Amino acid sequence: MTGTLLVIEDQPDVRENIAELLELAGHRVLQAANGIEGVRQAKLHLPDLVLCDIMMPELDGYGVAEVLSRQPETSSIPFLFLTAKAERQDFRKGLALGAVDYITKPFESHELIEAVGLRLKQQRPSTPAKAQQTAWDNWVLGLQSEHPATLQGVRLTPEKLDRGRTVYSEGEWGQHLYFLREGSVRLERSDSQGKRLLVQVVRRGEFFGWTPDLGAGNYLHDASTIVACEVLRIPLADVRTSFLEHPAMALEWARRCLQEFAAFEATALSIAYGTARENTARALLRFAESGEVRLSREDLAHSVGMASESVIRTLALFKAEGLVSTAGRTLVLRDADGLEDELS
Amino acid sequence: MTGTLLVIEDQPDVRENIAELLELAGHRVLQAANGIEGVRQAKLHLPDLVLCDIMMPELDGYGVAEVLSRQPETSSIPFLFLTAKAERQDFRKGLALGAVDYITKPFESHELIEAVGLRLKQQRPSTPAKAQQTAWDNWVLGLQSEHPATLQGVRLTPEKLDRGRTVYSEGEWGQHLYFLREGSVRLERSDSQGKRLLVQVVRRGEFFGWTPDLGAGNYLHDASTIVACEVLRIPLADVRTSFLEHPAMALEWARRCLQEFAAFEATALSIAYGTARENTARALLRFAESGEVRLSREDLAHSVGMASESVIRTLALFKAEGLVSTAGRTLVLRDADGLEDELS
DNA sequence: CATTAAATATGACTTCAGTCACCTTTCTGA
DNA sequence: TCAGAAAGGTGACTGAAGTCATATTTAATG
Repeated sequence: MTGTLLVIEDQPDVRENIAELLELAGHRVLQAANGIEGVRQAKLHLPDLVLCDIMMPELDGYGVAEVLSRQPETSSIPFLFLTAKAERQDFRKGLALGAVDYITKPFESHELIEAVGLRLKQQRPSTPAKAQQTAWDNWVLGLQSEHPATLQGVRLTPEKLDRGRTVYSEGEWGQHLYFLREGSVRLERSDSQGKRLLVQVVRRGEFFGWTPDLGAGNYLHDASTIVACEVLRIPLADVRTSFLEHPAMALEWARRCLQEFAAFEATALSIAYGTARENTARALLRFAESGEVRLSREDLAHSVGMASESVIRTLALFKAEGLVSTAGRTLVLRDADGLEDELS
Repeated sequence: MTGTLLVIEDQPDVRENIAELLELAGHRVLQAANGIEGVRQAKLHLPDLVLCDIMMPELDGYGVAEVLSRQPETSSIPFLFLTAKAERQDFRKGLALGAVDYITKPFESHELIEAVGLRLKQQRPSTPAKAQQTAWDNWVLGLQSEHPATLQGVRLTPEKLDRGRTVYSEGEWGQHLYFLREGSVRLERSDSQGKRLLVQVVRRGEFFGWTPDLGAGNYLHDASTIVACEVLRIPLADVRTSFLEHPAMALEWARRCLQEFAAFEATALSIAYGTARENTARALLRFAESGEVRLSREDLAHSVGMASESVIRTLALFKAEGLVSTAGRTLVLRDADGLEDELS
């Protein structure tokens, strides 16, 4: 399958090279030497696919994608970014812009041709498995509502828990899946010295207490309430039955767990190599809700594997620099962009 | 539902207390004051459930479980360990012994009664979803065999990759799921400074290249070959079709991903708080194959977030202490138990 | 509202592991 | 088989973050 392609790349030799390759593969190729020219050409010719370098003077690749995605006629054109490995760090920036893929330089010619062919042939699935999500959302809405729906004929009664209560402990045999109607819950792992790593903060409307076996199994974390909570305890047997009857729900569930974990890997990376400033900034951004962080310094420290004194010290610096301020024990983010910069 | 229970606990007052509670709940309760007495009683009366303290002089809880699990007539009796939070660190030791659960001291009386009732009523599912696993194993066997089966009518041809090749990069749009027929592949994340965290080493017979969406999505890792490899590139469209036709396979797949992640969380915990000795020992044990580790010092370092010099220094200590030795660049574990002790 | 416990904050000291520089061994492939 | 590259190894130095002690602030409780 062939189509019209637009190559935006500031280095003439690279651009020519790519264009030649793709013409050989039977595509019609337009060229642009910079971002602004690229936007103009894209609007004029409405190509089937845009190949675009990221690092360009004036308007960079992300800029081009942003401009084009804002205009209805060009917003559905898929993007393929050409990027060196070192620039890939902020690829999430690109993903947020929509129909965007990456190909990493240096690439083999056949890789490029394959990637382009594939992108032309297979329109990127807009939202994977929308039906799954809808069924899921309906379930959550039901559980969150004033009179929660029954599951498998069993009526679920909300349960109130004080602040600081242990809901379950690592290694216990899981008997329930929990749905958090109100409050927040920390999920932690602890090692033999009693050091703790806060893996996740569960918010209202989310589930916790899952195990790898999609239901039954030994809990992986210690779960304890951060504030007073209201939870539903859903017998795992019922959950399993429900998942077997509605496999799409099970898949959606798995998807959510995996996404949670993927985010955790990023945290682990920063724990491994990050400085106190970086880690503290990351923790603040991660747990901020409308500009405020209500976790204790200790919880913050546990989320990035630091000593609470070190977090407090770093917070003192941030305060002095005007990045955050305190209102009682609550932390208020004064300059979220400044904190983002700390992550560099 | 009531039954015959055996309570093994060395502290008389605690034991009496538990026994009284459970008798009130209608169970028949046997008591034993130590591990050896407990084993004797268990063999004699074949209780429906054993409640057992872990920390006991002479024969501890794990010892009791091990002894009983070795004898056919007692091997199917479920265990419920009574354990203080601090002792829970090595709960995996217990899980390996089979039908074992935990209840954490201090516990409320109703928790104990509930847990016992539940254990009696609901025999622990022996192996969850055996059918899933079988289907999965058959698939893997097919892919591993000399002439790999077709998937969705498409014939998959094995592909050879040199050592050190990048298979895909973080952020790229996933077009294939990979099956590793031969060799090993590292999955890494890297941050903006180029620091890398080795998340997983893929071995022969395993898949890599998955994304949270059970198929399509942007790759989460950099994948590169550690040695020369042979892989199958399976188009994701076909995988998705296959999973939709056989949901059990999809669930098994999710289960494996989640288990992988759960293990990674434990690593993250040690990265956060572990010393160089601990982390190095952990990396060695994690990547040993029949007593040998063939990863580069740099890969080892990246797996625990250390500088390679630090790993090398620690290895020098381990060598001096007779814990490991080198054969060329290969590390040989001389004293695996000694290394285990480092994790304490 | 007073009392007390818990959380937050700061100071002083210490240590472990990272960095950089340089050397040695092991592999690889011409 | 030998040269050169890549990986492994060691030394000296440094600094960031942990620990412990203690003071101060905040919030919970009767």
